[in-house]
Amino acid sequence: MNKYQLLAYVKHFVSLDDIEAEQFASCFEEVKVKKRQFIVQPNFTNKHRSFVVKGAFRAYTIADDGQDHTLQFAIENWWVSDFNSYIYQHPATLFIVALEDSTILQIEYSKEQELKKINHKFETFFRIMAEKGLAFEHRRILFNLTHSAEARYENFLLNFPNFVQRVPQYALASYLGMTTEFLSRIRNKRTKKS
Amino acid sequence: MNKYQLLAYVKHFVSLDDIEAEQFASCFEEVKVKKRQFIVQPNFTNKHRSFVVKGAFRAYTIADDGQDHTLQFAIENWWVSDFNSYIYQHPATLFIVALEDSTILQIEYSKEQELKKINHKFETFFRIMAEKGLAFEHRRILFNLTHSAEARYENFLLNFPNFVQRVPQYALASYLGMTTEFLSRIRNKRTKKS
DNA sequence: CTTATTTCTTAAACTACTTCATATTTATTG
DNA sequence: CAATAAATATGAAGTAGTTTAAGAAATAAG
Repeated sequence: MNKYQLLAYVKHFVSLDDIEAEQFASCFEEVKVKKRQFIVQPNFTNKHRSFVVKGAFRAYTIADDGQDHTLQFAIENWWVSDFNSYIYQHPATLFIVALEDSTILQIEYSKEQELKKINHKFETFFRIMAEKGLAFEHRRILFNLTHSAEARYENFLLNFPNFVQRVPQYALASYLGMTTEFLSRIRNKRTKKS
Repeated sequence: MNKYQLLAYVKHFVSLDDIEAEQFASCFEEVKVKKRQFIVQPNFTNKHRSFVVKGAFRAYTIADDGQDHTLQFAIENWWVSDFNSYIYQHPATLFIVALEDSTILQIEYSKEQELKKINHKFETFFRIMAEKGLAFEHRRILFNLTHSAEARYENFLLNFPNFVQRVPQYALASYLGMTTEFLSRIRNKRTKKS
């Protein structure tokens, strides 16, 4: 199993010696996931945190009116989970589905707890992950509160150009808080302009 | 200075002996803040993380069109900061203002880094804070994506009844992503019903 | 306790975005 | 490579929430 990608990522935030690196990596299992396959489903507890080695995922919920709403996308070097389900180990509310044939590295909840216990550095790593995630979501919430549908799309294009090509339009629309029809119009207007 | 409240809070998440507790608490400074006074302002780096001992705060931004949008409220036993400014130590984009005469305990950025370095438990504590915050914002984003203005207000009433009385309506409206006029209508409709 | 300031209310006109319905294009499968 | 399904596009009608404006109520300040 190739864990260099994960370790390269981790070493960007904490420095690990060879023994620590091996210890960390050995807690992960490689899993191949086919397009349209689910790795998390509502009512089942999300037992793993997943690091995307290759591929793309979408985390979403289905509202009472039947429409879906996307909380998160993940491609190479992103983490994905139903975070509320994972950290509290209670039933998930999200679906997480592969948008492409993918490879992920998964760590089980109890193994992560162990890692964090045995080595301060591992604790630091997961602290940094959570802080970056929280800072990201703060920026997202503020941007959503302060901008129109069109501005939200423009901003996404600017910040995540590589996601745009790999994510279906209806999913992106639901991430940005608009209908797929409205996003279609925004895109159409844009291409006519340029 | 009375730090029992902070320590009681911290001990809810990590167990500290007397020495550790003293070490942790000694990094905080008590600050009194008058109503309408700012503890964070745009363009100045947010140098402290603040624990609310008594009082209430509001973190918000002013959009290009001049309207304000609230990211967060904080009352007793909540933390408040411009989190992006604090963790990356770059200029803030938020205003944080006292909604009442308040008392807070502030820790400076560099002291927090030191605490996290010297004792695994302190690292764990801040990791848990970040994780809880991230899980909270995930729930918020999902709820906002999936519910109408009225449902968002009802949900806030249900989850944070104690905030509602202490927060001006225009601020609550801007937190929930609607105008104060519209929230006024929602409230009026509700009181007529019951 | 009077005046000034801030916050909340109400109503009417407006608009950004949704809904619905159907056509078109792109992707998937036997 | 047909045939079927899934995703996107487009127009017309509808609506949730905004905007503007003006008055009423509450709070703060002299």
